[in-house]
Amino acid sequence: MIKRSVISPTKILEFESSAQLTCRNYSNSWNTQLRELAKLGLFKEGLELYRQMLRFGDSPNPFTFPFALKSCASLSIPISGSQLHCHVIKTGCEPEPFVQTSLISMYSKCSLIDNARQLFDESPQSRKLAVCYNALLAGYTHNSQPSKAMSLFNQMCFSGVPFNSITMLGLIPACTLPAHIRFGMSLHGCNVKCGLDSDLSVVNCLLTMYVRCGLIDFGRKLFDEIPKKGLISWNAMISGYAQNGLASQVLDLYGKMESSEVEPDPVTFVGVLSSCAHLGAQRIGHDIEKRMACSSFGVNSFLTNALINMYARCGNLGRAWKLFDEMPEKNIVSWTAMIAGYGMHGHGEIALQLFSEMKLTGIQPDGAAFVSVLSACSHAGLTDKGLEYFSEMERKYGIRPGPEHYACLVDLLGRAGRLKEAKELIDSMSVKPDGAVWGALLGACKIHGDVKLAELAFERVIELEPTNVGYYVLLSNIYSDADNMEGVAKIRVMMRGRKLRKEPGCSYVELKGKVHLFVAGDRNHPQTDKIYEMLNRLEDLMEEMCASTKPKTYDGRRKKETVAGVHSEKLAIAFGLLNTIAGTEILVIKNLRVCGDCHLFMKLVSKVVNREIVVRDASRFHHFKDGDGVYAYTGLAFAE
DNA sequence: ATAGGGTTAG
Repeated sequence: MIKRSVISPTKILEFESSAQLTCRNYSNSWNTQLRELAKLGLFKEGLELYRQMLRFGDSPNPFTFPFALKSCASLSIPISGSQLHCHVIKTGCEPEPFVQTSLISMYSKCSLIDNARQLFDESPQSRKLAVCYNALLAGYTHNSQPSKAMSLFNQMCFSGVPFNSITMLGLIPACTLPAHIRFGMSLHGCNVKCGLDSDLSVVNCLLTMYVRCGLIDFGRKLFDEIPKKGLISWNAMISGYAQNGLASQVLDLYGKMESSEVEPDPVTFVGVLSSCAHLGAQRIGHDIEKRMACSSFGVNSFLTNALINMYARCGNLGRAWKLFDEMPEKNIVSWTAMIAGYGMHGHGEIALQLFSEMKLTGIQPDGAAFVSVLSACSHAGLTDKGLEYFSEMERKYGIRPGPEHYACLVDLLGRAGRLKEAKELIDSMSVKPDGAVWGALLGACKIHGDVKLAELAFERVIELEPTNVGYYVLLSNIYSDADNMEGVAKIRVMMRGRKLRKEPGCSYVELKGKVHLFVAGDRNHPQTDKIYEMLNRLEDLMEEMCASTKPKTYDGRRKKETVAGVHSEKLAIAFGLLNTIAGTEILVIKNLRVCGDCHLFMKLVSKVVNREIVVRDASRFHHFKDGDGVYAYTGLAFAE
């Protein structure tokens, strides 16, 4: 032990100042390390380093807190955040404006928005800088309080605090609701006036706002006007198309991106894979998977789930299962993608088995998981099981059923012929039924030939979706099935009056990574002659085969083609048969429902060529193979 | 040295 008396007062002074200096130096090196960790996104490690610093007996200084608080914010740990708030007060760092802002941001990101507001209100007017407003604004936006974000922006303008591009980045996403899009558009105008629209981040943000609101053309216009598009611009546009179901636009844009100098990243691939899933473009999806393997970034759960979803929806359940099985941490999205995949392909029992396994691993099902479970029940004809799950959903998990769940349930009851119950269910709904709900009822009326109920469902559905041509066609076909030609004519007049035209249905087949698209009567494909030749041969074979049956089961080409000519599904199948060898699967996708006549055609083709044929349409997969029974179908094509 | 922000799956 050092005797104090040996050290002179000057020595003590020297010692103390050097100690202080050391302490400050320590603080600096702690801060440097903290900054490095934060930069690398290693927030857990950063927080651990902060604790180590305290154990070491070093005191944090004002420069320490922003990093430590940012770590709490990123990890969303309000307890550590509040502790840090105490340290801020103890060390007297509270008045520092940047510490204040860090605190506001931390509370916002930990969902303690009211604490953030309190801090903001307590700080004097002179210290409420733009950054403070920015942090709180973004907080309101991320805590789903868009109106508060907007009124804070008004307060900011009123107080004369100048806003900047970062204000916009926090505020614009608050306008991503139909109710607020007007405000968003006025912000767009405001940005143009202030010249903030030259900031790429702001434009990306506006672009995202438009596409998320479904104003996809606005978004595309903005995108096209960007002189130097960044990775995020591409991603926002690709994801926007993907979220709006415009899958072929996604592939188109991805192709353009590949020939630009911007390299795609995982976010790009997630959007592209989701579109491959919608298109059934498994080969393109597989190419993306290979392309990802040679990229520098690693796989993440978003990517793996997107791959699982793509393979599952394309019918490659084996590959989907392998990826799923090898996933170290499966989340609810992984499980839901598998459940939906099995459900779509008629393996309802496996889908339900997966659902109970998921619950056993401790994952709580959410609304989307129940949609996949209910639709699996509907596709597999497990009516009562579906009803059980529906009641379990609210009773056991407290999930309020949305219109999407009711639509599944109406479909479930409707397919089973329980139309009266389906109608009663709609009448008892706690939320307003949407087009899909009434549309499901209308579809069920088609299967079971209930004209009266169909008329009611039609009336409701076109109130909600007056321009959805599919519903007009559906009712017209119901009338046609009932030999009510007056009804058919009535619908045609109605459609003409409203200037509605049936979009041509198209079918596509994917071959060697390229999508081949056909519309009815198509003659644009380079192999057109061979395709029609193949169709003729098939029809001859079928006629030969069916000649002996009484009554004749097929009188194909002379009957029931579309106005434009041969059905698109038939062209796609003929193309597929021409270009693939025996044993390979042909998957045809149709953007509308497969028409009834084509069901019979497919079944017979699969018999004469002795191959399984899979057609996916707007509502489900259809597997055609020899020996299958009768199909219940609903056709969307006009019965001519 | 220090604070605020934009793109992703079922």
